[in-house]
Amino acid sequence: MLNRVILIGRLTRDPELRYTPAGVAVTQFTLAVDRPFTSGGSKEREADFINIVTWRQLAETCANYLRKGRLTAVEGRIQVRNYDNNEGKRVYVTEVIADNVRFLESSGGGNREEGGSSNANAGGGYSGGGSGSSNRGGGSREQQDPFIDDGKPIDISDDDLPF
Amino acid sequence: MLNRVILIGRLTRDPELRYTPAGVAVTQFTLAVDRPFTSGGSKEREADFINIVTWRQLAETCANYLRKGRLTAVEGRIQVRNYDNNEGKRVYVTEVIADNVRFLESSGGGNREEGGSSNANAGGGYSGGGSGSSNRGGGSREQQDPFIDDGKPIDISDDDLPF
Amino acid sequence: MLNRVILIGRLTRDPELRYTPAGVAVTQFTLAVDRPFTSGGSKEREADFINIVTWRQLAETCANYLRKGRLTAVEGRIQVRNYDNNEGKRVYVTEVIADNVRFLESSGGGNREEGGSSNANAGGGYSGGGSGSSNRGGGSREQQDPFIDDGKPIDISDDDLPF
Amino acid sequence: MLNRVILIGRLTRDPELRYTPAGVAVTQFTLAVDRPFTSGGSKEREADFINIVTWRQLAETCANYLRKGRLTAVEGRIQVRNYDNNEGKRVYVTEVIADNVRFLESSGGGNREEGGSSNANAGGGYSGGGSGSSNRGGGSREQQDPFIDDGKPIDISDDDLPF
DNA sequence: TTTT
DNA sequence: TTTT
Repeated sequence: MLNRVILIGRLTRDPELRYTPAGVAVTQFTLAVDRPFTSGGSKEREADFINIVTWRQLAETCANYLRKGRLTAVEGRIQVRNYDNNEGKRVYVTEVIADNVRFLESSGGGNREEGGSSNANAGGGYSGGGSGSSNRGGGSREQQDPFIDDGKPIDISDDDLPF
Repeated sequence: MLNRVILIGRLTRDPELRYTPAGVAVTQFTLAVDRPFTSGGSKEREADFINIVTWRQLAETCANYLRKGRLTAVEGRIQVRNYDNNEGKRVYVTEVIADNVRFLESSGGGNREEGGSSNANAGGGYSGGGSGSSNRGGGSREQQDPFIDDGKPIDISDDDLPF
Repeated sequence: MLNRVILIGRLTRDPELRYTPAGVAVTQFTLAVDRPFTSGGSKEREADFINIVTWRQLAETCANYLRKGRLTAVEGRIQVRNYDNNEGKRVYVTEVIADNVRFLESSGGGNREEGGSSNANAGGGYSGGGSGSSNRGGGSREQQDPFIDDGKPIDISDDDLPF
Repeated sequence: MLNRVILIGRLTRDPELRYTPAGVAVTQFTLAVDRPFTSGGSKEREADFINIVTWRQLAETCANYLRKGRLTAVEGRIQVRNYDNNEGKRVYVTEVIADNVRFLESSGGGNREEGGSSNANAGGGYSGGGSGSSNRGGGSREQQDPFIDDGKPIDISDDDLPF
């Protein structure tokens, strides 16, 4: 009914851009999101490592501008996929399907003249066409792992894709 | 850069549907959002009364299905408008521009057969066309109060509108 | 750095209340969160099934008042735990650690006299003591699965717990 | 029932730290939050200017570390206060009561060795004591403008305060 | 393994 | 398998 996530963290490595058999861009990366300090007094700073998936134009923008270590804000929704692995066992994968990504550190290392921060949205406004908040990140075919069938060009039409 | 609000509360009265001079639907209502219990022990339950604005298709859906007292979830962004009032004084108005509204109580009074809860999004997906999460609720012309110039048909084109 | 999730959905089954060896209450349940309608036109309504964990007082309140099928709002943060399963393989588990749960349907089936909706927060204010938004749901010991070592009373002190 | 806001923007000026007659710290600042690009094609970048209020320890931390222009993330809830102004007219003020503020730019101008970003929470964990997510930012006395009765030491006890 |  |  309602499913919204907002995260700020740092990329654990460079983003990975891939394409579905139908040619749709998908970028994945992991955000390290530091937990609040705990009273337990553990020495190491703890973090949650959260997988982020972006599609289409936003995927390409993320692949172009995000790099390992960059501070980044992500807005999206939680998605739980499942697939059967090679031993026939069902595996559950939880990801955040992002529809809004903010680059909180400029590429040059944070100096003001570069602007400091930039934006990227799922969709792309009027000229980009077609994208709707009503179907941000949805799409039935996502149930399959787009990376499982990599190289095996099964039939995915653009209509099946999330936005 | 990032501006997201999620509220659950009850309508203080029936929603009001109006149209801009260009014929675009706008619906306004107020949500009473109860505050968490306080330690201060005040007798009356306190609430914040928050003005909600919806546009276009979502405005019409809200006008059709929401009623005074209904429990409702709203997702959107904070907008601060200002205009000069009749004494020439600048007035600031803070509203939540909703792009997602969830009806948490069915019209019939909560019985299960009616389904219990329903949804409405800004935009409306592919067939609805045109709406994008990248410009949810944006639009420069909103700076003017759409209700100030009511009846005075100044020129607002659909292109100026938020989504 | 920042990690916030808000969900509205229905419980797929009754919540499960358990206790850690140190006697701290933990309640788990799964929310079925319907996805927005897709253009793909699949017949079945799709949903994400998201695991929710609550601790302490909130755990007991959820166990007492939530039931299968109830419409419920959850606010919290994403946590990714991992543990080594019985085959020595590392397993990753993603959950939402809730610090705020809203019961959107009264137990009696939704009639108004019962109040319609109720609230429960992590902590419990001044008299409840000790709980802080700065450490909502944190805690290093959570890294282990509290249900894995069930019945094996290893040493967990209350100080290790999230809030 | 549920009231959550997350914003990322820049301070329009240095934060202002004041104290209530009872000696409780309150800091106010304004965030300029850029709107998403619009199709309307207005030349100037539009922003919403949103008033933020923080209390107690978080107020002091914000006053110490935030400065005009800094990119900042704020998490909190919308509050609508009202008071009667000097002409006897009721004035409504909408603010975000923050319980979590993230400093996304280090004071030194963004260089990496300074760490890049820091955190501040309402409350302050176990040793800080007493803070609870159940009463984040609540409190009946806030209904009066804390700055209206400045210098007029009326009786406000710490117990009346939001967290 | 899933809710309405 | 993790970022600063």
